[in-house]
Amino acid sequence: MDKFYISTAIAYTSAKPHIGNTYEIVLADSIARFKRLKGYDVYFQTGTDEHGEKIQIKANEKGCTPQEYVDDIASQIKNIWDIMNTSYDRFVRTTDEKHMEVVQRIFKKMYDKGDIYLGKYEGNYCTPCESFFTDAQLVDGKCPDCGRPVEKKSEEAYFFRLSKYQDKLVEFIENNPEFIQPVARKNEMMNNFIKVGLQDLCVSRTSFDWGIPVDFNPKHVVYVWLDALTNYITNIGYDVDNQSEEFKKYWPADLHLVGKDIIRFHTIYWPAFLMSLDIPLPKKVFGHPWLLMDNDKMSKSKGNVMYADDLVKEYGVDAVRYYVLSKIPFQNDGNITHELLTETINSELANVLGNLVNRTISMAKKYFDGKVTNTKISEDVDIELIRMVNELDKNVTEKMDELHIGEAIEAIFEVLKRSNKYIDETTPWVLAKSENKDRLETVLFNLLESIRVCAVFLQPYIPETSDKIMEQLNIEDKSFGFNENNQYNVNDPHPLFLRIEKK
RNA sequence: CGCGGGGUGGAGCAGUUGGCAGCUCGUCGGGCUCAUAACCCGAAGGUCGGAGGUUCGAGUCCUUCCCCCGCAACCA
Repeated sequence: MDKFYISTAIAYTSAKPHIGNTYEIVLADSIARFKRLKGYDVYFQTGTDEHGEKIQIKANEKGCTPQEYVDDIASQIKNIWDIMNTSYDRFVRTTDEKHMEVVQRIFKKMYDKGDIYLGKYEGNYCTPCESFFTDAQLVDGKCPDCGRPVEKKSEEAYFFRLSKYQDKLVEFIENNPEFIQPVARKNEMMNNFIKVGLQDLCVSRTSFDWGIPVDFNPKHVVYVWLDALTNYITNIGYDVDNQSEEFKKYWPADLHLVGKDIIRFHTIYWPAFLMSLDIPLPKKVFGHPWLLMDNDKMSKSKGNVMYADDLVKEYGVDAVRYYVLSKIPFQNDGNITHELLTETINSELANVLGNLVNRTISMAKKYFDGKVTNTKISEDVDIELIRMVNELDKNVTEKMDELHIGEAIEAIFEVLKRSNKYIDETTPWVLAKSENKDRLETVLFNLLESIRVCAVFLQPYIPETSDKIMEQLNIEDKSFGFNENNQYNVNDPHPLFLRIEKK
């Protein structure tokens, strides 16, 4: 059985995540569930990134310790992941004792190898803000945060020899054109960062202490990205001089799913760290787009933030999952509003899917008391429907392999729409009035079987609904193609999605 | 000239190597009655951001301009 290791980026515990942040775990979940459906041995990891100056500041503002602060946010994040019905195998935290110890040993190993060295960090320092800024960050030569003048200042810091890995990195990315997804992002990384020359990366901080201490020089804490990125290996049993069976089995990761804003960290720093540790690189990094609220970036200051748990309360978990998975494009930012959500739920989930299931099961009940077998009184009109059902596996798999989740869902809905059309073409209510009960039974069988296959393929995206459909169909068969030997004895119909009245 | 993405019927989006401009929603008209006022059929609606060029032929390739949005490495 092939293995498949998929991860999300670990969520930063500075604040409760909004629907845009939550999109990533749902996206990863749909891929993980699909791979499991196809028989892969899936390992799906997510979690939280809990160190850094920003968290220390937030905790101070709130008047609690950083640990108390991150415990609270991490539990909120986990709760939202659970509300979204996501099937992660492990929820990791960078404050886990074990992770912190391994990070210290990784840091030491890189240091001993000469890939990390002690140097001086020089930058523009704003004393009131206690922050360094690059020349490019300055606004009119002044602090971008408070507008006050900055001064050149230097402090002792450890640096990672990123420059040493530049050539190997260029070689790797050019030899693996699919490594960065969407491929268009590859040029962005190459032109903006790699080809202009990688500078060594400052990987320690002394200005705050909420982080993993450098054990051989404890006034330094490890740079959060070195800390955070290594979560992908520390939590499956990597250590500098021995590796667990789990690590040997699952690494390298097959897919790191990250926001487009952190592609750089995952396609430049992370590969360089792994090269330094002599570990194989992940196979693919997908920088997904963002969700915009009414075509505007979500932010608290704009007051246009939508939270996943609120949306689930209002619309239901599968409706929210369906929306983000089917409506957010592969490459460009997607848009979400209450109007768009309502429209999608009504026209696709209630009308196309829900009503199809409801009308079909109602007819099976009404005309055959729920018991429908394949009487094989076929007509030409059946051929196209059955062909589409049998092509679904190939079509959905193809789209999923390209990470085009929305198009995979669309392929399923093509079959559902074709099924609705099939009802009008075959007019079962006319057959019911005639003597042609055998033909009527074949028609209903074809519909039930089409719905069954669609329900099987909907499982990764709307798992609860998929289960409900299977329960109404009252059948166990989870096979991917039209099975002409199934026997149905359906349960009573219950609407899957109720239409939402427009306000 | 810092780098990249985008501009396609009222709304949201597709449009591989250039070959009749498509899909969903909405609107209008019709059909049907199994079903959740649902489902099915048909129609209207676009100078594909502007201008120029290559070509038998350009949404697609080239040049130039306008507008929107990200990123710009020690904040994650």
